[in-house]
Amino acid sequence: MLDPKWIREQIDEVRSMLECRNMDLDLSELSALEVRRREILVDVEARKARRNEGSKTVGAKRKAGENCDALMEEMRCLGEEIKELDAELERIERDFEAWMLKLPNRPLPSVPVGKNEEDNVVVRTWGTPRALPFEPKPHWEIAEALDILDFERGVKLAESRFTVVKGLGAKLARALINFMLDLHTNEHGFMEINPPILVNTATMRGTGQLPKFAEDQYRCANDDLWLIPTAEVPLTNLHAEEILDEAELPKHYTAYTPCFRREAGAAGRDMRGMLRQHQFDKVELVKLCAPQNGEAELEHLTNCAEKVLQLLELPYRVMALCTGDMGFASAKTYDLEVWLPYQNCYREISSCSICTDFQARRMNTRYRPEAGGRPQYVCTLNGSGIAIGRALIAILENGQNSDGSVTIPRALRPYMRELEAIVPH
RNA sequence: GGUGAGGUGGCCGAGUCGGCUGAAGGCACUCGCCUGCUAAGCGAGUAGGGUGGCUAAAACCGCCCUCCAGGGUUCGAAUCCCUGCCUCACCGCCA
Repeated sequence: MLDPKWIREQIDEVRSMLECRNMDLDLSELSALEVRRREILVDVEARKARRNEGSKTVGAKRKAGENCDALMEEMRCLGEEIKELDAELERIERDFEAWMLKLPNRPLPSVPVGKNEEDNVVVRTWGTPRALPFEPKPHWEIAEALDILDFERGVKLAESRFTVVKGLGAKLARALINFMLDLHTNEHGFMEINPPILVNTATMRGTGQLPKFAEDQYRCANDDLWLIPTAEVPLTNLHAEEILDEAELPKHYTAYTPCFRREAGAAGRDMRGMLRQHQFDKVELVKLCAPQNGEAELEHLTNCAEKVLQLLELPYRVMALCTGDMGFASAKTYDLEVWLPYQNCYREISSCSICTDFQARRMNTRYRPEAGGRPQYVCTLNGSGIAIGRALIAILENGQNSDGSVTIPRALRPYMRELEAIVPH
């Protein structure tokens, strides 16, 4: 959620912000609501003040044994007026709130301005793709030959975009999870969390999945619960409705969870293989910090995610997303893109974002500054650290050998009984 | 799922037949005093949000709202009524 004061005072800046995000919205209704809201508020509060005063007088007069029927009647009428105005105010505030929840976050000045992914900027590249002396195979062919992914049975059990992972594939996925969690908790100072993966509507609203992106979510209609699309949702919301001490910040959380996405807008995209699934595993990184440290924390968070790819010896590059390509809640995003030999290009494997106070406003997560003064909204950050399924794909494709085997990255071998490669039967 | 009890400030806890209780008392914390140091003692202070005035902005002053949430009764509700949520206990079921 944006600062209502900013909307009130700098509506033109809001307009140009929306424009750089490719959003065309008429904000005149929003401005009108804000003006009307304050008119009614001032009016109704004045009436309430009079009623409070009058009621006090009634109490005093009664105690003194005086008659006060007239005053009571007057207060009763006043009460009815207040009731009507309150109802009007509630309608306006509901509309205003609905508007506010639909507006995206404001990009930081350092974000490149652009229309779509073509305007994203390469920040740095790490590693060199292996020169394969043979035609690289896609991960689905490698995996089926090794009997570690079963696409048909995934569809049988659920529907398309579900996959069964088995044997050494499942063990490799589990190794990836443990390797990443160990790295982030032992080396990067994150606290491991095992959160609910069904959350309520308020929690989904807190991080920005609702109300605008309901179509992308799985929900349990009977229970007002939603399957999380990312552990960002429960982790970031851990401190919803709380006021933290500045000394407690920054908070670093990591979690492994399954994630669920309906992929509503992705019909036909990446249908082969395991790149885009309705259910996938991910290790997530989340930070809450004071706003002045936000951008530095984003660099650190991104580095933590990069470290995973470096230790897995997977070539990647870091992209700064442009204004037109960023997510709804983000003020600045770095995508990590891993090299995929068969596709002969880099594909997204992690997305690291700073959400400034956008989510904190929705969640009402604040901190008490050490210097004193009023509580301030925290700054929230999140990043994949990293997606398990896509890491598995990257390992299969980058580690493939001419004999059909796949070399296991050294960092994972302690988690695989020192197995060096998965070989076909 | 059933029955019973309960949800008050950072924590504990009081709130009488509805009004002077945004909330007694205690603890904790902050500042000051006192003390050779510590402890004790003394004094003062310590919720959040909204909005109006003043202001460059604050500070400051006023008003409104908040005693789990939402509704109701009333001139007036922490206090009465209804609904929901949550917590605890027992029963049922269960990985």
